[in-house]
Amino acid sequence: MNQSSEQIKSEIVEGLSNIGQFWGFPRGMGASFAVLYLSPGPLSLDELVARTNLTKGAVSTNVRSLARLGLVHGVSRLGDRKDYYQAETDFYKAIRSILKERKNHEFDHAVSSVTQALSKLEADGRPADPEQAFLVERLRALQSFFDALDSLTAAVTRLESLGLNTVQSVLKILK
Amino acid sequence: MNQSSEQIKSEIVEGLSNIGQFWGFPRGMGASFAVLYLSPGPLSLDELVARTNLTKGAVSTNVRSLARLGLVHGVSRLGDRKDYYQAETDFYKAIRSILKERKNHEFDHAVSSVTQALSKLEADGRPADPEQAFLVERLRALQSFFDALDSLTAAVTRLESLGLNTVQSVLKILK
DNA sequence: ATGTATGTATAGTATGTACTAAACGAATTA
DNA sequence: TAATTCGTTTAGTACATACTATACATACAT
Repeated sequence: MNQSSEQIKSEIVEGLSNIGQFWGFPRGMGASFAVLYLSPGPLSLDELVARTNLTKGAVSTNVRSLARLGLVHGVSRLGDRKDYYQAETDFYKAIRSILKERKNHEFDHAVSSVTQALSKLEADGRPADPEQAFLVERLRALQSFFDALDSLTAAVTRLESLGLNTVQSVLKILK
Repeated sequence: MNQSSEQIKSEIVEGLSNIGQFWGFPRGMGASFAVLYLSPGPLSLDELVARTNLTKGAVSTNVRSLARLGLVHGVSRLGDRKDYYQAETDFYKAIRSILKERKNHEFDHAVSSVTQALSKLEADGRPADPEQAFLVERLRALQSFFDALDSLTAAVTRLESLGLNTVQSVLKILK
C-alpha cells in the first residue's frame, strides 16, 4: 500500500471522526469505525489500537459502543482468542439501528411528560383560564409534532430494506 | 396562572432542554426556546433571564443562536428600546432551517475530501494494486451515501411547505 | 453632559466527558 | 502453578464548553 493511499485513508478517518463528533459521538468512535470501514478484512483490537493511536481501553469501549449501535460486528475466528471486528457497510441499516437505539432516551421521556401534562390539564373539563387554554393548545401542537417524529422513526426502523429505491421514491415526493 | 400550570411548564422546559442537549445544543438554549414557546406573547431579554434563571449574557448568546437557527424571531415594539423574542411555532419550518444551517460544516468538508481522494486515486487509470481497488470501492459507496443524504436534505430545505400532508405521504411509502 | 437602560463582549470558573495509564480478570499455554 | 495473552475496568487527567460575573458600548433621557 503506497504512501498516498495511507494519506487518503487518514484524511477519511479524520473526516468521519469529525462528522461523528458533530452528531454527538466521541471522536475515537468515529475513527475506529472509519478504520474498520476502510479495512478489507476484520481487525483485532490491537490492530485498531495501532491504526487509531488510541489506547486499548479507549478502543475497547468505543468498539463496544459501535457494536451496540450496530455499526460494527464482532467476528470470532476458531482457534484464535482475539476478537475481530468489521464495519457494517450498509449505511441505511446502520442509520436504522442508530435511530432505534437513540429513540428510547430523553425523547420518550419528554413525550410522556407532555402527554401527562395534557391529561392533567384536561382533567378538569374546559379551562376557564385563557392562559391555561393557551398552554393546552401549545402542548397539543408539541404532542402532534412528537407523534409525527415518532411514527416516522418507527416506520424507518420497521423497514427491513431501506435501499436506494425507497430513498429515491421519498425524494420524488419531496419534489 | 395557578401553581400546577407553573409546575407543568417547568417540566416541559426541562424536557425540551434535555432533548436539545441530546442533539448537541446547550441546555440554556433549549430552556430559552421552551420558555418562549410556552409564552403567549413575546418576551424581553430580562423576562427570559427571570424565567430561565440564567444570566443576561448567557440568555443573550443563546437567544441569538436560536435566532440564527430560525427557531426564534426578534420583534421590536415602537417606542420601546427592548428587544422582544418569540418562538417559531412551525416545527417543520424550524427543522428545515436547522438542516440548512448545519449542513455546511463538517459534512461538506468530508464530502469534498472523499471526492478529492477518489479523483486522485482514479487519476492513474486502473489500479493494479488490489487493496487500492478495494479502497476505491469503499470510497465510492461512501460518496453515493453522502450524495443521497445531500439530495435528501436539499429536497427538504427546498420545500416551502413541509406540513402534515407531506409527512404523511412519506409515511405511506415507508409502509 | 450626565445618568440610565439595554444588549454585547470578555475573563474566569465549573462541569461533563473522552481519553491515558495502569491494575485487574479470565482464559490459554508451559 | 506460573507465565502469557487478551479484553475490561477504574482512577486520574486533559480538554472542551457553557455558564457566571463583570466590564464595556450604545442609545435614549433628563
